[in-house]
Order: sequence, then structure tokens, then C-alpha cells
Amino acid sequence: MPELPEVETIARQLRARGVEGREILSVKVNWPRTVAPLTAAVFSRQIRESTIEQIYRVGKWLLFSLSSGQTIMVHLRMAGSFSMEPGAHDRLVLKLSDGLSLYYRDTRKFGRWRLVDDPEVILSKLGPDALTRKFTRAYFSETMRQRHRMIKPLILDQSIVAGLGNIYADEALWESKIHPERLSDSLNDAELEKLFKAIKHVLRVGVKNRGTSLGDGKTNYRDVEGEAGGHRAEVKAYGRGGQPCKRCKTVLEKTAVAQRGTHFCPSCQQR
DNA sequence: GAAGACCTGCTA
DNA sequence: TAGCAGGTCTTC
Repeated sequence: MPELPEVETIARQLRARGVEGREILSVKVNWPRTVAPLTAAVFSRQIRESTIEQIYRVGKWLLFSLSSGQTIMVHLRMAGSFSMEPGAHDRLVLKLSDGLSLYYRDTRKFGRWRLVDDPEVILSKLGPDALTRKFTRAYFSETMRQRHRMIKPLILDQSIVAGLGNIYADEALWESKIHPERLSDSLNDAELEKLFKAIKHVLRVGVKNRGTSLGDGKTNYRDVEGEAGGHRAEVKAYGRGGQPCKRCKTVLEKTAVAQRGTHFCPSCQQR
């Protein structure tokens, strides 16, 4: 579930909780595939007794740089989350110095922890992070014009721009009044400008609101403190099929675009 | 592109 | 019980 704003929220809260600077005393891997291709034993041995130096985010990756020189790269995929308290579905637990423990929770078991010598091996496959200065209007416009693909799957492609997922892609397209199936090279300058700004905007507001949690169940995204993300109230398109558009009152449609649930206003967002 | 795989749990 | 879910990877 986590996209850029949710991962950024987690990184900030882990720093606020003082996880940086702590030594990893012990490691418990409850679902070995989490650390594949390493075995649980090798992974644990490699990181034990090193200190977590810095926690940061790139795209949807959460990185922990270690005093050993290696880096743990966590991808939460659909359902990963962190907590400072134990709970159901904890797939990996780090016991840290001074009595702190870090619980990695993941009901669907899709999330992955990679231990790497050089994060660039993975990060170099990503496009620019959507909230950095490297993601420029010029780069975005040029890339969209060079391709001939539907706009929604294109902005979801992490090798083009890193950070957007299904929620914020639908939100950015709604915000810029662009139909999700428009071909990328059919967008004019004004539309590209609007979409570029909308991508930055929806992600920034998402971060400010500590991410998006949908529904009321327990399988939704939770932040490190166990709180639901406050961005749900701000969502304009995602999950609102059948409800009135907040701009024009037309009933929003829900369809599938490139096999992903897609929500849009058939009136504001014309083909 | 599309479809299947990886997984569990909630909703209709 | 079937269908669907905030992601990505592999194999057509």
C-alpha cells in the first residue's frame, strides 16, 4: 500500500523515535523470504552488532545505512509497515540498544529487505524521485513526449519517476484533469505542466498528512505510531467510484487501466 | 501490453 | 465464495 508519502512518513517517524544511532543487538526473521536471496541466518549475522547510522527514503525504498558500510533497503510493497510495539504478522524484529525494538509487519508477505554494499545498484534503475529537484518539468515533458503509452501506467513506472503508486497517480490525474488512458505523446504543453505540478502537489500534501489510509479495517496502512494516515479526507478520486466529483458533481467512474483499479471523473477528465 | 505469481484478509 | 487490494517481477 505504501507509496512515497507513506514511506517518507515512516522514515521521519523512525528518526524521531531515535532509531538512528542504535546498535542492532539481535535479529529475528519470522518469514525467511523477506530477506531472500540471503538466508535468515546469513542476513542476521551480517547486520548484527552494526549500528544504524542513517534512515532515509528514495522513491518507495526505505534505506538504513549501517556502520559496517552496508545498507539495508526495505521495500514495503503492498502491506509492509513498521511499529515500535509487537503485533500480529511481525515478519522481522530488530532488538536495538537501550531497550528499543523495531517490528516489521507485513500481512501479505510481499515486502523485501535487501542487504547491499552499494544502494546505487538498485537506485540507479529508478527514475528521479518525484519530490527531488532532479525531477524537473523539462525531464518530465521530454520523457512523456518520447513515449507512446497510456499516461497512467507511465507515471506509475518507477524507472520514469519514483514514488507514485495507484492512489497518488489517480489523484494527480484528477487534479490535472487528464484522462488516465490518454497517450503520453498526445499531451500538450499546458497539460504536461499541470500534471507535473499535480504530481509534486499531491505527494507533498500526502506527506504533510502522514499518508493515506483507506477503509477502517486493520489491513490498511498505519504509521509507526499505529495511526491511520490523515490524507484519506483529502482524496479526490481514488476509491471514490460512484461518488460525486468534488469539482463538478459528476459521478466518478471506476475502471481498470493496465490491470490497476482506476478512478476518474468522466466529465473533468476527457479522453 | 497482458497475465500470472507472490500472499492474506476484508467485502460484496 | 468470488473478487479485490496501496507493488513489483517474470513470462509470454
